[in-house]
Amino acid sequence: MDIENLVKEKDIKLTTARTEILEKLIHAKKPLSYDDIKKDISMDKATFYRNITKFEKKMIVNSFESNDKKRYFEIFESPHPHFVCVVCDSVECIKKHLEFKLSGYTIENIILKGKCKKCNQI
Amino acid sequence: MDIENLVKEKDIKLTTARTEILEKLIHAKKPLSYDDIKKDISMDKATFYRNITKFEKKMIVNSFESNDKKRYFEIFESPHPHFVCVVCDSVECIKKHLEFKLSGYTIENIILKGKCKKCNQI
DNA sequence: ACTTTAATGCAACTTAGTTGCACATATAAA
DNA sequence: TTTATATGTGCAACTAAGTTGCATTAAAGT
Ligand SMILES: [Mn+2]
Ligand SMILES: [Mn+2]
Ligand SMILES: [Zn+2]
Ligand SMILES: [Zn+2]
Repeated sequence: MDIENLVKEKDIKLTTARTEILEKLIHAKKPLSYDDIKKDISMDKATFYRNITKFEKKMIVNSFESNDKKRYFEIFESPHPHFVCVVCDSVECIKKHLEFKLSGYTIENIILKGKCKKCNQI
Repeated sequence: MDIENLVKEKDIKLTTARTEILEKLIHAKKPLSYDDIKKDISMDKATFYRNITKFEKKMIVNSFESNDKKRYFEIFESPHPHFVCVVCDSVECIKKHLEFKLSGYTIENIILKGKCKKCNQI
């Protein structure tokens, strides 16, 4: 997965700031918050948030709200659930498919909260 | 369900402020945020949050973070999922049981985000 | 080069929730 | 009934994630 491909046909200018954000997210193993990312990028936080908002509109990035009042971002892939640990606040993608139906509702996002593997062993 | 019963054996003093909060939550049909509740209670918000934190520790109340950066509170019952509408920001309890297993993880809370029945009809 | 449009940095702002502190209330001991 | 100790409350100041207004800069299109 490369950046050129991500923004192709999305009608978006590839500035230095945007490249920095996408570069970081592409290589991340987990969804990241602005706080996780800020040390590695050079732009102002206003620029970060304005760009990430644009990425979300263009379906390049998606995000969800965690337990710790922070928003977590990842490169948009096929929708999958996320796990948030209430002990250590870590966030993980759950690749296992979870089937879920609720008639009348459209489910776009599933967030599971609880204790992660690591915190369960303690 | 009455308040006496809720706080029984929980080692908690039943002050006016606390009664007001529990009274409101007991009669609510959905989880409520501080914002939802504040017009009906007379205490300062510091008191509200300090008490609700105590209720959570004593397992009288539980809460979850919604989409709109607000925390939603309800009287603690047997754990069940919640649905948050990304369009109208409404919050609902899902009484239907959803079976879910992830080995190694303890799932304490499930939050589904998407479009509610009402917003799907529009 | 000139015009138009979008992107950026900075500072000020917003808002849910938290904290320090003085005062009030309750319970327990003397 | 007084005194001590602990707990609860209101108020104001604070925190922290995210947003917004505005002046400046960098792109693109002509
Ligand atoms: Mn993910
Ligand atoms: Mn519920
Ligand atoms: Zn954990
Ligand atoms: Zn809705």
